[in-house]
Amino acid sequence: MSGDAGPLVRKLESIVELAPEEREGLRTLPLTIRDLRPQQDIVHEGDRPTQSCLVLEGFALRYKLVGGHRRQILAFHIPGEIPDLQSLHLKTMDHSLATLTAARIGFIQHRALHDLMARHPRLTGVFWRETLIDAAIFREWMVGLGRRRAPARIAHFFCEMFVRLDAIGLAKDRVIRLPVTQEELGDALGLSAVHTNRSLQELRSQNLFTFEGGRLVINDWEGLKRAADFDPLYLHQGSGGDAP
Amino acid sequence: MSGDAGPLVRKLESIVELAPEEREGLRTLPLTIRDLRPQQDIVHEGDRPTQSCLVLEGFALRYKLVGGHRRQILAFHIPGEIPDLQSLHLKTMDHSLATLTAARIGFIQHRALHDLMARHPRLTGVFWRETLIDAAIFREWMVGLGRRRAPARIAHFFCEMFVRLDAIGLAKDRVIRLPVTQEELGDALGLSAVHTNRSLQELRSQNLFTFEGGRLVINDWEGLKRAADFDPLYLHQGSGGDAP
DNA sequence: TCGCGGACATAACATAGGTTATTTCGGGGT
DNA sequence: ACCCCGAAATAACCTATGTTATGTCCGCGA
Repeated sequence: MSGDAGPLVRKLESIVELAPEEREGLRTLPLTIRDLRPQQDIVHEGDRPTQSCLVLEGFALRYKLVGGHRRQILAFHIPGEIPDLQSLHLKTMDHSLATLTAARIGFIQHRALHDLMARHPRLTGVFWRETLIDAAIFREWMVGLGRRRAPARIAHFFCEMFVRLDAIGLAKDRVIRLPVTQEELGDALGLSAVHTNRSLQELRSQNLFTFEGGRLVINDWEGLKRAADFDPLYLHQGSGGDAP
Repeated sequence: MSGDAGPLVRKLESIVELAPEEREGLRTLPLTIRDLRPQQDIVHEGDRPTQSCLVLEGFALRYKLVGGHRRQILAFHIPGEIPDLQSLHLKTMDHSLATLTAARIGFIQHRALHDLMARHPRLTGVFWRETLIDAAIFREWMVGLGRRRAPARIAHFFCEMFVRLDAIGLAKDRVIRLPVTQEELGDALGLSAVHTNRSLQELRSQNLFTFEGGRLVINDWEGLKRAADFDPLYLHQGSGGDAP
């Protein structure tokens, strides 16, 4: 089954301009599409994949297990992103990739990506840059994990997801879909589920946002940014990517 | 002033084989060399550099400040590495780069790197890969910061530095130079200096290593790996990069 | 309609880790 | 030989966060 890489083009164009033939090359990338269920593993630590995954709809996440049961979520991925683009140059997966929600995923053979970049050398830089932004987000998360207290970590995460989803047109007014349980939130932010809940209560009392039923509504963007100590520079979205 | 990029070649060849003309291209990269003192800033968050830095001798580190005084160290860099290679595609620095020790640094214009990669397309993949390994290390640190307790975090850091330095021939028998104060260690691992000291004591009582005067001596590699829950896969050093 | 399970909430308690302060040690300069 | 100063060590105390346990709410399937 083959399909349309539209979300990828939209994502890349949210940062750089593409030439028509580059856009065409991206759109006609040979994709194998699969609809996956929530919480389903896609690639596992230790695998040696020959293809990369493009998120077309829904959310994906990357994680690593430690000591068998403790989980650290490393990243959340939104439509248009290629979570394991790195496997293009790192043969063995050092972490796992899974769906968060039900999701439509497009699989692209590495060969197809290499061919595309050979035909359009400028796209090499564009993809490389995507992996560098990925790394920039890791760095910011490191700062949170190492040096921010729980409430600020949560607030920061909310800011980040809002800006990223807004950039690809998935924020409606001040609302985003953010179907993350408190346990998943804790696994991403290095917190226990209980403490995640506590910190969420604390934040709630400040009326900065509403977070329920997998929806995040921003009530006070400036206040939330302040609580989070959030500066969107690290997302490298040209404009400054601020908004609501 | 111009100089020799030998350490870069050695570093890259610790992972991939290079063709003679690629090696030659790397070695003749136009370098401006400067000798810097310890703890000296090289590039600062917000800068828009037109060059990248190659560590020739000594150690460098990347860090981010939060709330003005709290510091999170993001990475340590050893000879042959290019800590801010990412600035090739991300125009604005989202963190700062500084020396840890006295260091000899080679500055390379982005233009020179782009030219080199245009002449030797395979080198693009090699450099890209370096930035991907960088990101893999960030991920592993995230796991430590989020899910490992202080002693394991320290042990893990020691394992990592040993393996990395060993790969470029800077481990002598079971000894590496690791000129990091306890405060710097804490800033890297998300700990206070006091707790870093406490955890170090705890580890010391297990006789896994000796760490003093900026030297780390491994007494029990298997035991240290166990305490750290260390698996070198994430360093992507082909062989497995294990040793002592 | 009932009953079940997942997500959320809350309470009581345990502990890893942070803070502040003081002391010791050791090397480099005068 | 003496002084200084940065790094390390240690102690007392505080707090953020983890753990275990239990209860509530609500949507969904039988």
